[in-house]
Amino acid sequence: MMKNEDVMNIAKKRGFLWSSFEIYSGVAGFFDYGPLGAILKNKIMNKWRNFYIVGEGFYEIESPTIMPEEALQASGHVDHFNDPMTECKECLEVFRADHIIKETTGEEVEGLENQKLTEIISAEEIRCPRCGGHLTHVWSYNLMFQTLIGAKGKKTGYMRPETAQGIFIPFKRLLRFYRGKLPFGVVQLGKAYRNEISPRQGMIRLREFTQAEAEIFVNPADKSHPHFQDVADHVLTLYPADIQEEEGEPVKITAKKAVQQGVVSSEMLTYQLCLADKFMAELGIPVDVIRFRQHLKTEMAHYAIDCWDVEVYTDRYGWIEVIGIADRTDFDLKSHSEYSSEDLRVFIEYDEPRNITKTVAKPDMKKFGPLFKKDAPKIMNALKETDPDAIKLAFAESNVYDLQLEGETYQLTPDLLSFEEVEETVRGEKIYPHVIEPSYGIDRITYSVLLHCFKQEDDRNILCLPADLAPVGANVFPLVNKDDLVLVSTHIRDDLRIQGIIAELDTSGTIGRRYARSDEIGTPFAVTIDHQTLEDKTVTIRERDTQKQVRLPVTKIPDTVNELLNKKINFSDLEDT
RNA sequence: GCGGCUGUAGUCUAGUCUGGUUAGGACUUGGGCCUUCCAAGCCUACGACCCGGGUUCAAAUCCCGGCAGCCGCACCA
Repeated sequence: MMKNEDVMNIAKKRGFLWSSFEIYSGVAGFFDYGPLGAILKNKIMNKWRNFYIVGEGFYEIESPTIMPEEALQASGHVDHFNDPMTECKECLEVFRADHIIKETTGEEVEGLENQKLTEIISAEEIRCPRCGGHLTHVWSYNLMFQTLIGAKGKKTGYMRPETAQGIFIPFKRLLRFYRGKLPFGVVQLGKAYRNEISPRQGMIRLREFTQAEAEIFVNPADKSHPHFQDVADHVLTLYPADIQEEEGEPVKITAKKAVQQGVVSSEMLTYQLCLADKFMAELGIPVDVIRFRQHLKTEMAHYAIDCWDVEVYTDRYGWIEVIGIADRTDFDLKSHSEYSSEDLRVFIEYDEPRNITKTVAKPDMKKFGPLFKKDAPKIMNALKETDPDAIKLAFAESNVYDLQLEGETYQLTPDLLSFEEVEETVRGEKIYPHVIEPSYGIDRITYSVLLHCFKQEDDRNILCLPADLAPVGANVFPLVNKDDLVLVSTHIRDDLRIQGIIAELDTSGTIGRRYARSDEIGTPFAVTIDHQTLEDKTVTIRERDTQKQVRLPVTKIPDTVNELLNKKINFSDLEDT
């Protein structure tokens, strides 16, 4: 029995996860988080916020999940987030049209239009590779869910395929919020949608999933990190592209060396790898099932210059990507800039202003004005944009420079212009920031946490969740179901809730059964009320992982449990006192 | 999207081939008894034939279609 099966069975049984729309047979690629699953997922997301918003000083925004077509045209998703498909009329097999052409003709046809691909298929008489049947015309299978915006349904919209775009689009506002200075980071947590053809990998390939993404905008000339020293000695398990090609093993290396040896392309990117590593560790996922795999050149998206996937090992699916950390360069901002005609650049001030001397062509207005009359102002404007050296060169060759402007040609002659050397002070320049993007798949991470926190000892199922992630903080049990013990238990349960702890009372079955249920949902602590409680007002508190028990006064229970859950104290500290 | 296999309570399963009593059992769960620390025992209750059509006097059972799951193929910016 695979661990995957045990975990998924328990997740279903105990209300963590189940497939959606079950009473209508379900739909592949959709999952519900049940009562405990929803808390777990939220706790993971809040820990993530704690890392990136509190720890790194990034702020969170929330943008719509439905996006207009233009925005996704700019991002490249309308044109490139789809696959050209063709179907065999005989055996009904479906193929990637570009792949099938490449196989038979050897020609690279990626990016060609469907019409063109259809023509190639008929011109080259390409047939179904399986049965030799005729192929249909090529259509695009776009992985985005399409919808219509508004009652008249004139405007095409799509469910967003990633949360990142929602950060790039209001970039000007965000830059203003951060008062114009790089670097800064913005995060977004939310749903994203991809209409996968045939998802069959449970929680691993979902059609609707939750991302937590940070977009960190940096000066391309400075990809250092101010706190890199804090992570310099952090050891990462890296699996660089060249070692993958040689079919070698991942290497353990400090962050500092990874940067020095150029294994990872920048300090900023390396810092992000370390941050992700620390995050995964706090989720209770052991180091030996985590590795950082660099994208091969062939699999890297066209806009990225370096990309590392954080992978977690699973018995069912092998190594799965749970986080992608990429240097997206200036691709997105540049593209949105072009499509929207908004200037999405950032002004970078030089350390010291630079004095530049340059030649300018200065018109002699006494002759210039009368000659060109009302056209004179716009010609002067055009002159400022023209390279003076080009004019000089034209004068040297033919004594005339033809200035093309709005379809007209204006002849400039040497007597109209004089050339002057001008000193100018330049204080900085406008650049497109580069984007470093850690992108977390929260559902896959939640799955990984359940998978790797699950343990079986003898006949015990234990979900060894870190105390601060456990959905239920503490369970309260009367040792036996006597009215007076149950009454005290109820009060203790209520006192825990007043402390803000999710606490449950369980009076069903025997004490052993209650502990077993408690362990299976990962509740870290259980408080048991027995006969001695009635005599001296003490109760026992039991730790899930060790099954050890310590006796404490009832009055200390809420504070103690709180400190245990927040990891301010360890259970062993209680044993010593 | 294609092919093969599969679909009975929350879970595991008997029954399906060969149509015919009230669809049987175990575990789980709820209630009760008992019980003073890790799924004990006893009593009791709840709970299922994936959906739709067809054949038939009669369908969990046979036939067709759909949906879902598993395996293989394909797909995965």
